[in-house]
Amino acid sequence: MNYHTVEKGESLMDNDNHKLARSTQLLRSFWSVQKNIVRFVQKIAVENGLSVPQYTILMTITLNKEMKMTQKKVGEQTFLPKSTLSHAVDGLAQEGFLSRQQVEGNRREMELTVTEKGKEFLKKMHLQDGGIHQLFQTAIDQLTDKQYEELLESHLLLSTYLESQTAGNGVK
Amino acid sequence: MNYHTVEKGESLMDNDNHKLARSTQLLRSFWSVQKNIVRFVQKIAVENGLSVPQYTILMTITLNKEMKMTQKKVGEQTFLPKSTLSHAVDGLAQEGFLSRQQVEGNRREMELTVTEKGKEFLKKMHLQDGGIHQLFQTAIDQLTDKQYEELLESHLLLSTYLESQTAGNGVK
DNA sequence: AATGAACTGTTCGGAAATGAACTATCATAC
DNA sequence: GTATGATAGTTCATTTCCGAACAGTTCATT
Repeated sequence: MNYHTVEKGESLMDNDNHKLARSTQLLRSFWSVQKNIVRFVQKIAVENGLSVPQYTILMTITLNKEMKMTQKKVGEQTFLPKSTLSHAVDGLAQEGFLSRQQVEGNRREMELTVTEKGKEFLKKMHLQDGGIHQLFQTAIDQLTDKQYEELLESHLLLSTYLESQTAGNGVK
Repeated sequence: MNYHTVEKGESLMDNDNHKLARSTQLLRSFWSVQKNIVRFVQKIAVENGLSVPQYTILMTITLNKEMKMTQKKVGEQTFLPKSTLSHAVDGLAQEGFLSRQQVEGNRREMELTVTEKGKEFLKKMHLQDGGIHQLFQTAIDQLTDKQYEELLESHLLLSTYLESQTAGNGVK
């Protein structure tokens, strides 16, 4: 991994330290928000009798407009290990929140669809008092519209980059 | 939880939907970055023979300038369950990365200090090729300085708010 | 100073998550 | 066609994590 051009009057060491400081700062910044989100998701999940992977899976499929997605795709998007995915999906299917059926034309893949019961459940969960959306809706009020837009924009830039990096290189 | 004033000409339903959409959008936005970070942290941790909680603990203490912190404080900042914390700290102490000693004047609390060996280890880990800092340093280049500053600012606003909310209300 | 309540951290049993081996299906080459 | 390798998902053994009960310490009240 090679370093970028160093500006005049700035030693390589200083530049490195500066970059290290910034990367630490950014990580810390994400972490301070993230720990709160994760904690909340965990709370919401267990309150509704789901494991965190299960909640993640439901959310992931739901985001996909169609409310259906192959198990493979869910794995790619969530990075959950195959075995975890399999168990979690199994539980969701038993609860009747998901239906599983083999993909037309490729019997290896499983098509996962959110059932009516699953949609009901999600709706109820999200509207519940103290739910994550209630929290986030008021959290957003902390930001101006402009700040909000720019936050999304920056996140997009970062996630696109991170995705491109980790896809290619060896993070199995 | 009560709703805010609805603007003229906008029905309550529309306003709710709009807010719900935004909260979903924001969650999704964070999630797209987070999943990459988490995945990386996990990789770095296991490559260096640490569990994720252990890595989290080391990072947390390190951020505290002094390189020392009570176990209680670490728990408050990381939200790790007490038992997990206890085990993880135990492992770190056995590795010789942390030293444990009772706090002067309150023998209930444990003061955790990063040892020289621990500092060495952290330094080596962070400079390693493909490490999280290398990744993040280049990720930052995706943003302009202004975008970077505003990202931090927005995160601070959000985390401060989330922290204040979850401290008071009943997320044990 | 004695009692009880609140707190910090540890221990332990059970639950959740994971890696590795496995089964079934599909794709390619011969 | 069938042999080989790749892919998607499941199963199982192991590890990791966490809630609850616990032990020791401190604080407040009497």
